[in-house]
Amino acid sequence: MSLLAAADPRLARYQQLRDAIVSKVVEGTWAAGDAIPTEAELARDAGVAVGTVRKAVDLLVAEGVLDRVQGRGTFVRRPSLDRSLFRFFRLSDGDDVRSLPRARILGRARASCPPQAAAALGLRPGKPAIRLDRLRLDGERPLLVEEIWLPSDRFAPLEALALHEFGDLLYPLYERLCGEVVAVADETLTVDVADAGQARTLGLEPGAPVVVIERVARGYDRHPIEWRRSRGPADRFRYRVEIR
Amino acid sequence: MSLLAAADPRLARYQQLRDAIVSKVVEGTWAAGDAIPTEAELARDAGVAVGTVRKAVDLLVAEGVLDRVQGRGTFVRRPSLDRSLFRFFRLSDGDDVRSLPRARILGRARASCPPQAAAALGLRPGKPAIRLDRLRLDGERPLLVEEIWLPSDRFAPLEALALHEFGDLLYPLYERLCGEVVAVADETLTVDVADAGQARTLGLEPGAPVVVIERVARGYDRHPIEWRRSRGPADRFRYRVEIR
DNA sequence: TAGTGGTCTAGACCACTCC
DNA sequence: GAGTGGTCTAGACCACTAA
Repeated sequence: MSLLAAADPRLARYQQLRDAIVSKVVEGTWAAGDAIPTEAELARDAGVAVGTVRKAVDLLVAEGVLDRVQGRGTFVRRPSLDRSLFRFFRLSDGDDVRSLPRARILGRARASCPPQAAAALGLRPGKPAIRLDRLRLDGERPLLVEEIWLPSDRFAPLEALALHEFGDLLYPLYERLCGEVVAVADETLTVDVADAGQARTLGLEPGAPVVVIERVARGYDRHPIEWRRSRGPADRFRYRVEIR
Repeated sequence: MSLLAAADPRLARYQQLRDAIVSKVVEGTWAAGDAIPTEAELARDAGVAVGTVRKAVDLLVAEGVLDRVQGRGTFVRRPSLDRSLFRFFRLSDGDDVRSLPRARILGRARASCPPQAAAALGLRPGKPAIRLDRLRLDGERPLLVEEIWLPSDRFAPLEALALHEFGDLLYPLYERLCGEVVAVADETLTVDVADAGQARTLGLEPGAPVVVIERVARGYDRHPIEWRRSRGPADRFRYRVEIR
């Protein structure tokens, strides 16, 4: 019953329930990887029929927030966006090696946030923020050079961490050290040419085409967490879509 | 009742009904833009409950085959893939002009089908097929140069058509003259550099980066209809996705 | 064997569109 | 007012998982 206490009563019940479940996930009551209560329990707690619970859960499965497993239960999906960037790039030149690329932090600084990142993060332009420069490697070959901006108030723990302790994945670090969980991301792809510095880092000729991916990473409640711009060699880029 | 006569009885009923509705759309009994029977009628004809009909229709709405309109009915969605290519490209340099690009057919020939197109179309490589060369223009500026391959048996009517009669959109032509309805398409995006001929057609320097879009267009039942490869200036390319 | 989600039913009432 | 899809209920039985 109390499950829907804070929900907007003008919405359909299944929508109210959807929002209530998202809240539980956002506040961490139900954490990534955990099973949520059974459909019968949710129905009792929310004071609705099981069919209505099913519709709310259907929505969240479609949104990628929950996973259902027949006979076992319904689980909060563990997001793995760090991997998914690489659906844009051929790794190891067509090998089916699905190994995770390595990452190296090239630099960390507190600097004045550029306008585009500030707008995406909801900061005032020029306000200080944390900047990370990062290189991602496929074996020995440079694959992506990344410029990452984070709001300094919520990511202070990262400033105390030694660069070699960052590891290959950032989002698990955000979650463990700063309590920020990345659930979705908006990306914009464009094509540019490499400047001298980027060319050197990526092992390309200056002026070689590069694919640019600008990403705003967001939490379950869609608040912006991180802005980044990644560049990689255009000749290794490949992206598949189905359109309707 | 007869609605599910040809369906696979091992599937769940809502899946059988989904397939049956797709069949009606494929065979043209229910054409694009038409309303399909009401949920109550479908339930009666299929011998299932209305809730089961709703689930089947939910699926097809999610797949983009049907549109529901509250109070009016459920309609076969009119696909407009010809437009959707342009979500990849900025038109008129950031203007919000949503005008449809013009198209000009540069050439038509019956030629031996290249391996990649043949594989996509399910033809034997080297078998004769129809090739169209086409230029798409944003106002006066060349936007895309396209190489299009069609199976000659099903597209014979296009060989009799004067080039200036093709108009700006091909898919309505396929439907009207050849009875082929394009419902979905698989696309692969890569980046290449323009060769001399492409550069001339697009008004670029040879060696300038271009975005390459390879598309297999398919019918409601997923059978391949057309293969095409489009190239456009990389500096006008922009693509947005949300990932999870 | 007990508990989970997956499928299905047969109703009910509501909100919207069109005549 | 008649007909449409939208929401919701309260059950039923099945398929799968784990102990």
